[in-house]
Amino acid sequence: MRWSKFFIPTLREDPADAEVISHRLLLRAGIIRQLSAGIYSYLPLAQRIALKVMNILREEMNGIGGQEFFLPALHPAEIWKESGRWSAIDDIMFRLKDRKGAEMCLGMTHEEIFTSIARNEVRSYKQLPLVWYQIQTKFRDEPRPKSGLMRLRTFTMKDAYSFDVDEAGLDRSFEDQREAYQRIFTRCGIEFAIVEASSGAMGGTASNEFVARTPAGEDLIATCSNCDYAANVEKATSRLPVIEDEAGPAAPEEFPTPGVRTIEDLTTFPGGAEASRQIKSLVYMATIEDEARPVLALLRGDHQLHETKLADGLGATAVRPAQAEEIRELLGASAGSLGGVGAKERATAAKSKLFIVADLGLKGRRNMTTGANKDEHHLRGVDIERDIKPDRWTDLRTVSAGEHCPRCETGVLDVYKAMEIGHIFKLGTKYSKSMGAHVLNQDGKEVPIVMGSYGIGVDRIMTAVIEQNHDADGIIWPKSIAPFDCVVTVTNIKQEELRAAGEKLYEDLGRAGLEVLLDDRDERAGVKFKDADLIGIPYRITIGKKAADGVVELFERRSKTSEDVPLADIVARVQSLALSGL
RNA sequence: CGGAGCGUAGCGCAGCCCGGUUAGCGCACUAGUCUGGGGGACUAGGGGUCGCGAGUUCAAAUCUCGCCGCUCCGACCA
Repeated sequence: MRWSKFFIPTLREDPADAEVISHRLLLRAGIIRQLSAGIYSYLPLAQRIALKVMNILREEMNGIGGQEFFLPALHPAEIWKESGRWSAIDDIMFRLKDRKGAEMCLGMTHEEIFTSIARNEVRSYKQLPLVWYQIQTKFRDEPRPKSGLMRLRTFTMKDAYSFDVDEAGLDRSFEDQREAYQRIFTRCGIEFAIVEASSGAMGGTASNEFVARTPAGEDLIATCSNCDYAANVEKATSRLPVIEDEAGPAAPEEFPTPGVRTIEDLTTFPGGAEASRQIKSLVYMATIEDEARPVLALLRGDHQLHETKLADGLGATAVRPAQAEEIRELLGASAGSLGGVGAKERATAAKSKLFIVADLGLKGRRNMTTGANKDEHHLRGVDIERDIKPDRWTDLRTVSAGEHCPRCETGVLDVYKAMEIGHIFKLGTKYSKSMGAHVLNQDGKEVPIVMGSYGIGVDRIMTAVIEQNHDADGIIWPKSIAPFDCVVTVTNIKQEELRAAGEKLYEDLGRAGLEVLLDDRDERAGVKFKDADLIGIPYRITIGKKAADGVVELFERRSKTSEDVPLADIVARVQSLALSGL
């Protein structure tokens, strides 16, 4: 490819709207352009990179027996109603109507479509296991698209689905995918971690999230300094020092606390209690099976609730903090004076049914202080199991850096930012049951197909690679997904002998099977060097002053080192380099 | 959805408060001359519905109202 004819609109200055590094470099290097919030056009460089990524995805999916499909992006509502997700998913789905008024949507994922194919065509366990996948555009009406290709409204995803006759089969399929994912991210030059994560509204029994560490990431990951424990904070736990409370009174004692609104207030109030001896009481409205239910969540005073944990712990599709009026109606007090003692009875009196869920960190605690459900009054001497009797104990707390690892003896947790690049789920029979996808097993019995679902964002791979592979001068593409293997830079295109040498080398490299960009623009050498660094081609071969002596310069983008190489050797040299390492 | 900011040439910005010639600067672009190894110099040019719509005014990029779009923080994020 000749640079003079290839569309690479590089930018000298940083675009004002781009904050994160990958976004800035994608724009400056002429790789993408924005069409609308969360919607980007792929320019020729982007397309070359994306195709390389997709090739790796295909090789690894095919390598574990995957078969590539291409499914519609436009779906009828019916199929989403069958799985129950038409109503379970809210505004994030793009919905539309056709000319007849029939409801449709743009696919945000394809469980339903693949399941319906399996349901119609697969009859016997003998046809299983199956691994079906596709690389497709997905649509999600994100409430807040951001950071270039990191959070998009239309994006490209490789989504794979496994179909097995039983759980053991699913375990094998899941492990195959897990290993394939590790190979994929390694080949793409991404430093990643596999973490435990919430399955969210996806449903299912287990999931692993693949994340790439970057300050621009939106997820928080907790890892152990000692063992291999790693989890998204929406799932992470830690080991707390055991607290032995001294015995309290036989029953809670109410006391007035004028002016006390917060946990903090009560720590300094005379007769109050330190935060770790208080019970934090939060009222939430949870959507459980399409029904809004009030929930009282209890945590230790110095602990932070994690809303995803609350939703997961309740089996809710959504949770939101209750509003002040809702709280008063339910418990007869304002948020600063709430507590679990007698809360259910009060709610019942208000013709409502309150569910109480308590964080495991409160288990066995007694002689605690909490609100009295009476403005500016609190209770001391509360024994949680005796006086509150929560409906459920579960993990609700957000872990913090420095806490002890839940898995090993000596480890301490570190918390860092990362972006999600892939997610694999054991779906089980959620979709096969709701949509009636069954096979006959070996005993001639009809059983629901056991499914898994496995996604990788192509755009996010590009983003993560740039986040992790760049310097002050631009992108440093790993060889595996670089848009070109090398660039031949002719320092002065007006010097006929240099131009001729460049043309010849360009052809020789191409014949050797390399993807070459020939910088034949009538620009000064400095401009060409800056552009080559910016777009991040792994190798640059400069044809300049020494060409008359049969010598060219070989520059490696990643190390920024260069060496003189005889023109006669350069093709073989670049060929061997391009095939080795990252 | 809550909060903040921005919208003037392809990109980055000034002008707006305090309304008043022909709306300016840098980069990029076109032509020419010189130059030619880390974003070169000079000369001459082209390019603008000042986001859109109403209003106030003799007069609006500038003031007022409404709308739209984009960015950031938070909520949210199959």
